[in-house]
Amino acid sequence: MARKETITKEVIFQAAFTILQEEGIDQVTARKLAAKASCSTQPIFRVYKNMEELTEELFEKACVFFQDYYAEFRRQTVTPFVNLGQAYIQFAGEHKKLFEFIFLSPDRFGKSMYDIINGTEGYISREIQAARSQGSKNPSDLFTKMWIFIHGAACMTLTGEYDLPESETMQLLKNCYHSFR
Amino acid sequence: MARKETITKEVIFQAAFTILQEEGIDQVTARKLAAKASCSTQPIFRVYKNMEELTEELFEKACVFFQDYYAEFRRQTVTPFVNLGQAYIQFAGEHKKLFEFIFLSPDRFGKSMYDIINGTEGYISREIQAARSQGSKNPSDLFTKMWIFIHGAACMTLTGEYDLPESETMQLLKNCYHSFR
DNA sequence: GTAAAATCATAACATATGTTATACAAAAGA
DNA sequence: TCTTTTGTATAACATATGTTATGATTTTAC
Repeated sequence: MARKETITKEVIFQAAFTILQEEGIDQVTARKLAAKASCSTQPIFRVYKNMEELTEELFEKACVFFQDYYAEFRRQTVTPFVNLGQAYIQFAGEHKKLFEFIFLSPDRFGKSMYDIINGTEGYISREIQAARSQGSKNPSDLFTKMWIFIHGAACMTLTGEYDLPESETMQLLKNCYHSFR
Repeated sequence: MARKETITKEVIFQAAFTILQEEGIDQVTARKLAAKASCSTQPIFRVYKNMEELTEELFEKACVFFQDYYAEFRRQTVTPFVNLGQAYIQFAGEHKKLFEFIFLSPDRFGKSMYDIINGTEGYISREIQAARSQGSKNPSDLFTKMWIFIHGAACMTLTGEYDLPESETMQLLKNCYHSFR
């Protein structure tokens, strides 16, 4: 009864996500996306109401992408916040455009930074719990301080002002933790 | 022999700087600038070769603007880095678009963050010297740590994730300093 | 095989932007 | 006053972008 769809939503979305990763959200334009997906601009607007809707889906995906990144990230350390911090900093370095999009946009589609990092798995809550079980009196406050530091390192990574090997970052964060507790 | 100039470079530049402050560098466009300066786009290109040249001058001015901001910023504290950090964080909150332009752009026209903050007055060097005279063994390292923290707070200020009154920021930075030393 | 319906490409419309061509306006020397 | 020179406005050109109108293509029910 009708023509078969050849350019699926998945194809379009994947192309968009690739552009997002490589060039940033500003470069996810209808025509560039069409070129990446080897089609015209029409299929985009069949699948998405407008570019804004696509942007929102990209944001959701980027958040999950970060959470998956962290889930895969395992280093040998028992100090709370250190793993999470390392992942965050390394993510900023390896996925600059995603980091910018997720963590430096003024508008995060209503989600706070903490919501994003915490995710469905409660990654932050777990770390705070770990700090508590290690005898921290005020683990939330400790997290706040640690996170300001971690976010600072990540943002400096973006602009190339922070660039240390994993082992040194780990040591730095450990020191930081012990300084703050 | 020739018509008198009515739209001076100063008028154009000032209009551009106002747009930069209020809406960010992306919104400093030829037409918007012309409207702000109440003229056509022609005088802009008489005075500036192109928009890129204007952007570069805006950047230079923004750096000086920050340095002047810090020069004016005096709070009662003897702990090194605390005044500078407070100024930096408060600047991020009060001049978001300038902060973004200066400290979060990937391209800073060749200037490093440290160059900008240090300025002609050596603001960073002074603080490091102060830390040294207060008995710090490794004041450079101390500065690095403090600055990562300060930059983190400033970047979180941008997105509204950090928002403390001056007195609390001061206390936080003091604590931070004593934790790190 | 034809008609209906959905998919897609082409091309257009509308707006935004950097930049430039043209012509008008004004100042000053002749 | 006229001419020259320079500043300015108008309007254009070129490109980029979101979005939509049009029509061609393809699939499937009949």
